Amino acid sequence: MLDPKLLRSQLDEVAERLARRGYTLDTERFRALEARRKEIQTRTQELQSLRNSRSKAIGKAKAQGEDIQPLLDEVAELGERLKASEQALRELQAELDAFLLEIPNLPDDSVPVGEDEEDNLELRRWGEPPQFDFEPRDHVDLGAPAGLLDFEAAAKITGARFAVMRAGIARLHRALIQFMLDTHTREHGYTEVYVPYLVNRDSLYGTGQLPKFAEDLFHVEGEHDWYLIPTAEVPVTNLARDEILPDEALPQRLVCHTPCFRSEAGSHGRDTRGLIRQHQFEKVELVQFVRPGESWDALEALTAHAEAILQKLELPYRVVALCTGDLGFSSAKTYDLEVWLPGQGRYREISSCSNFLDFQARRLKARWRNPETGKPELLHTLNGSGLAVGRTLVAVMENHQDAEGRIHVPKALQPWMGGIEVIG
RNA sequence: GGAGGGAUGGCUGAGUGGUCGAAAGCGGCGGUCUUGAAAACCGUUGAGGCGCAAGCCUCCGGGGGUUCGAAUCCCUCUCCCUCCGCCA
Repeated sequence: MLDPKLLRSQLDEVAERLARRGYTLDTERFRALEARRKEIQTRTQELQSLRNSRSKAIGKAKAQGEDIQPLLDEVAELGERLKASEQALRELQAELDAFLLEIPNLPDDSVPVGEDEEDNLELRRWGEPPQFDFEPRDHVDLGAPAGLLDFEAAAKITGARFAVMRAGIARLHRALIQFMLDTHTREHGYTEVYVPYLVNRDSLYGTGQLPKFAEDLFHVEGEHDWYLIPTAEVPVTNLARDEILPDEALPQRLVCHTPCFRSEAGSHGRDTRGLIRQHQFEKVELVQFVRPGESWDALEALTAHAEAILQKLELPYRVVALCTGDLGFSSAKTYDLEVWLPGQGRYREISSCSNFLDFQARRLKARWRNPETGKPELLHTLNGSGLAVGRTLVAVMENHQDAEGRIHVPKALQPWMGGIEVIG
């Protein structure tokens, strides 16, 4: 959520910056809501003040044994007016809150202006796409024939967009998770956390999945109002919800492996082949809570931590700055890491690293105590994939294949593979 | 699943329907003392909103109700704890 004070004081500037990301802010509506809010709030508070002072007077008079009936008559219809006014204020505030919750974050000034992913800005490349003296296969052709990847079995058990893995590929998949967790904890200073995979509504509001993106989520039926997590970002970032962290506790670097569940409601017909877009996939997520002054440096560091995984796995990739039109709802700036996939002959997103500034923190009431002022202030949140495991598996298979269709395990990963160097 | 007990400021924990936004302790901050530190002592210290300010308003798990007035009474929901049962 944006700072309501900012909207009140610099509405036109805010509207201009939101327009860059293709969002039209209804400034007239906001002005109208604000004007009414101010009026009703003032009136309500006057009535409350009057009630408070009258009630105190009654208490005092009663204590001194005076006749309180005249005073009671005086406030006779005050209660009704106050109740009506409070009700009106509540309704208007709800309307205003709903309006504010729909507004995306302001793009940082360094974000390239553009409409869609075509306008994203490539910042750098690492590694060379491998040259094969044979026609490289995609991961489905590499895994499916031997049953190492089995989409038919998954379709029978559940449906489309699920996968079954077996033997060496299942092992490789698990090794990637352990490798990522160990690298981030041992080399990048992250603390590993384990969290619930089902979350309540408050958590989804906190990180911004609700109210706007309910259709992307799986909602669990039953007595509890729970949702399957679409990313570890939700439970992990919500660790800071309603907290006031001491200065010493910052910055916090958290790494978490979870499965992720996405309905993919709007993506029928896209990426229907293979592991690229699944309803269930594993991801190792990096989350940071930092002091407000530190978040831009933290974004660069976090992105480098995700890149380190690709480098160790010898996977060619490029770093892209998302343009204003492609930016996620809560993000002020996002770097995507795109890995080279020989099977598709192009770079595909494998990690998305974002600085949310105080946008999530405001919804979450995630704060720290600033030692300079002694007061609680909003902290900054960041996250990034480090990495999406399913897509990393695809990348390893396709980039490290040989003419016989076998997969060569990258050196850095071998300690996690129990001696297996070649799969297939 | 059955029975009971709870939810109060950064933390622990008092609280009779009427100066209670809330005792006390801890912690934090400032000071006295000290070469310095500790101890002791003194002072200070909840969060949020509106307003240029003075100030006003809200908040004692969430929601609703009773009342001139609710942390305190009633209803409801959520969460936590203890015991029993079941269970990976």
